Amino acid sequence: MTTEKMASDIRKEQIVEAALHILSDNEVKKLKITEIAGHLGLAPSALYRHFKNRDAILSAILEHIRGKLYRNLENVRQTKANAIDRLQELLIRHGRLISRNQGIPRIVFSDELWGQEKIKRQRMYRIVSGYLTELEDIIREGQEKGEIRQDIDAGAVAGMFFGIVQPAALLWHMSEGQFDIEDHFTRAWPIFLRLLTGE
Amino acid sequence: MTTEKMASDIRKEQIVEAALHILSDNEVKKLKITEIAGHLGLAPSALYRHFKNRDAILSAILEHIRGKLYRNLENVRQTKANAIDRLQELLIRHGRLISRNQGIPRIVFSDELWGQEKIKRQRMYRIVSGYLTELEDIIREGQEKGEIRQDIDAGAVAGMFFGIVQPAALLWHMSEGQFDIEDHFTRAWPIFLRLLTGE
DNA sequence: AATTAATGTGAAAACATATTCACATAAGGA
DNA sequence: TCCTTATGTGAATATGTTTTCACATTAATT
Repeated sequence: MTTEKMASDIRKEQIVEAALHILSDNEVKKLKITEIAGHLGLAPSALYRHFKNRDAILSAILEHIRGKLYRNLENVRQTKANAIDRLQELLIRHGRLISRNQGIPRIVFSDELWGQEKIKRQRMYRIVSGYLTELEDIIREGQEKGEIRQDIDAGAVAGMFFGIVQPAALLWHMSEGQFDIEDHFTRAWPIFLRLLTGE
Repeated sequence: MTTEKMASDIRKEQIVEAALHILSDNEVKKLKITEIAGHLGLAPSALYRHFKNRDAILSAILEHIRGKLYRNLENVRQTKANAIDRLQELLIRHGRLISRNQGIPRIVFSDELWGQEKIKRQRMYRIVSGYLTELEDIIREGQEKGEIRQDIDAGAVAGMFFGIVQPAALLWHMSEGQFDIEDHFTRAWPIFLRLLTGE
């Protein structure tokens, strides 16, 4: 009983991972049931044993990504003590996450996900704005401890941090890896740092 | 002879504008020939008198947007003398442009455009990176004149400027206008300014 | 070993959209 | 006015993808 449910969950996970893998090289529009099934050596119809429809698969992918992002955040909170280190570590991890898995920015910023239905768009918005709030908390905490200058708007700073990551992800995609994301982060970090500490 | 060609150009323009209008409320995937034609009171097949296919329409939209962006840049160069004012004005104009026309960020950041064919993606990348280069020039010019501190990387700063605009556009979309883009810019600007001048 | 539930299959149906084509009409130039 | 060309139409046609369904197989449970 538990085993079956487990097995089914594994299949679900496999489907999500196959989909994410396909998204590394293809746009969301090209994420076809047939292709996902093909990757797993299944017939297209088999996927309908695990998901109601294509949409449900997209939702599951979203959930999968949300998990990764938040786990990252949690890890950083635990391994690094002060705000500056946390932010830097987060930037590094983001760089890695995106480099390793192009599908993530592709789906997070895809208008197919946040463009269509209100429900999905709202969920998407909640994930992103929730993430921003977490960043804001880290920054505010740092301000309280005196690690970060107090005369700047924590929300705006969180936005700017996000602004280092997102355009980089986009340019990296567009340029097909030509744009050096790690280098961009390396150059952007000292500037951002100066902003945080005020020299 | 000239008149006919003119008339045809007007139709083309109308088609592009109708498409852009549809994109204000819909994702790129939903930009259907039938809908565009409907907006103009035409039969779908009529569009094929003006464009080879759907792709050609998307390309024309891209060109249209590129024109707007660069005209903006040109205007700012002419109306404002120093780098700081130019950047601030650019930010304001961006806010307006995006607020007025949701279709623009939607298409610029759509993976249907930069995800599919190499040619289109490359064109897209050239537009964006060309724009970044222009920003960089403005910044470098300001550095030479001593308006902007010289110990920061102009490219990275241009990236950060872009990073104020892009995520804001995204969040604004996702939140369906709930996210206050003008306010975001207002709060982000002083921080960015401090970065440029070093207090 | 028999039963049941889960999982998978192939073919067909449903759906959605782009595109073509033969024909119609209108407008401008000779 | 006649001729030519641009523009538009409606009805196919082409294309591509999701989803359903009756039936098969496998694995777990009794």
